Amino acid sequence: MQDTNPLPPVRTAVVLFTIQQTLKLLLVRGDLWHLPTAALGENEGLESCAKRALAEATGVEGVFLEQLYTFNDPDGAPRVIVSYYALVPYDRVNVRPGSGEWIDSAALPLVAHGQRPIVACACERLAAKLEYAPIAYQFLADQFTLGELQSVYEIIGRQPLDKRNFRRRVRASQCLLETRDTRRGGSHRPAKLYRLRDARPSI
Amino acid sequence: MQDTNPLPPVRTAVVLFTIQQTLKLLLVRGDLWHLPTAALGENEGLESCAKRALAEATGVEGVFLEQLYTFNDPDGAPRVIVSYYALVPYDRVNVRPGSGEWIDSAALPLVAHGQRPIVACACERLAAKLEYAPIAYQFLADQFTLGELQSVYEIIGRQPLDKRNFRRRVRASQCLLETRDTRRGGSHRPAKLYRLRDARPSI
DNA sequence: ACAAAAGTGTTCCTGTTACACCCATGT
DNA sequence: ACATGGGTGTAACAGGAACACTTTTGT
Repeated sequence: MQDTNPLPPVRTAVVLFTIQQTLKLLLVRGDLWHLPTAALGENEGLESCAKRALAEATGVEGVFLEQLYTFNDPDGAPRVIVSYYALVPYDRVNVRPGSGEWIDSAALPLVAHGQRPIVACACERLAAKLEYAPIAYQFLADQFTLGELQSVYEIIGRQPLDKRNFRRRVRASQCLLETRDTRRGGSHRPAKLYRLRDARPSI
Repeated sequence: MQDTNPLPPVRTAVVLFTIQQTLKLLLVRGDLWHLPTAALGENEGLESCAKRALAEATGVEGVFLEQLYTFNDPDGAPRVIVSYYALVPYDRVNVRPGSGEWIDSAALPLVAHGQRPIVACACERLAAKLEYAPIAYQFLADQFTLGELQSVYEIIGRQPLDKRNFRRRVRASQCLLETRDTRRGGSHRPAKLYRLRDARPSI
């Protein structure tokens, strides 16, 4: 019975970003590639719905989601897609091979009808927000080096940054706590590890 | 027949701002005060729906709307309210006495269930966006004086600004064209009138 | 010894702030 | 004549950009 179970009028879609050499986002393979989505259920808020979409597609939980924009569903029906985006460290997600894959944001495949603008909107917002909000940390593990942090900015901003100016700026922001630990990662001096001062916005 | 016409799952709400001594927004008197809303119809985009909400409540047309945020409907049902905001010059709107009224944003009455956060969100966004986007002009007529423009900033930012610095900043932004006209408005020197360089974003 | 990333200060320049007086008009 | 808002420049300051070398490790 199509009539009693029509396409649901409100769905959420999630653009999940990570950084692994480059900025990547998670797409699910179907007829075409598409974003994880879910239909808004009874007694469910939009944000939980988006979290569910993400969990069902990837198993990722405890991520900080931010609402992006609400789009018309591409056909004329009175339906909408409420989009969210989220940032995760690469190694925090176990992508189940059948379900989702990390795709380089600079080389996107053909994506389901109407979802291209969602992805574009998410990329723009991410780059814009990085400039004024401390969100880069969400790409990193609990402890991280300043070099790692700097590459996040360089990858998303698509330009190299001056190391000394970058470090000064970060120090001035007072977001970071220096830990006692260091990380040795190759044939060079070990790097101090830092963590975010106030508990991370994730979870 | 309630069942064939249940509460629609997607509605839009519009927060219409103006400036008249203070920052005001348009509310409609019902059981409680509420924002203009409309249900998303067949073959109708979200933005047209919001424009319709506004037109039905106030007769205002040709306004530039920007999407704000999408809220859960306050009961548990899978419905959402997609909110928009817009800015208009005070004298451009003829509020029909029965339908809507301009309410000082600093002294809001009790507002319909679930709409308080929408209004709060709109006020925040307006103040934030004023800092980095040329939207103050939307409160003003086609031609305006620098004094008028400055009061818009002062009213929304809630602090007085230095006249010379303000004018320098505006000049540097190159958004304005000086006209030949002046406006004489009281017992003082007449003010030069300016207009926005590129056609205003409204309409 | 060498390669590779970590770490560290100073100078210059640009943009922002603070500030006081004359001008044109209406009453 | 006086009250009112319109109009103008300069000096101090702060924040951002450019820039090179030493340190510690692995091989």
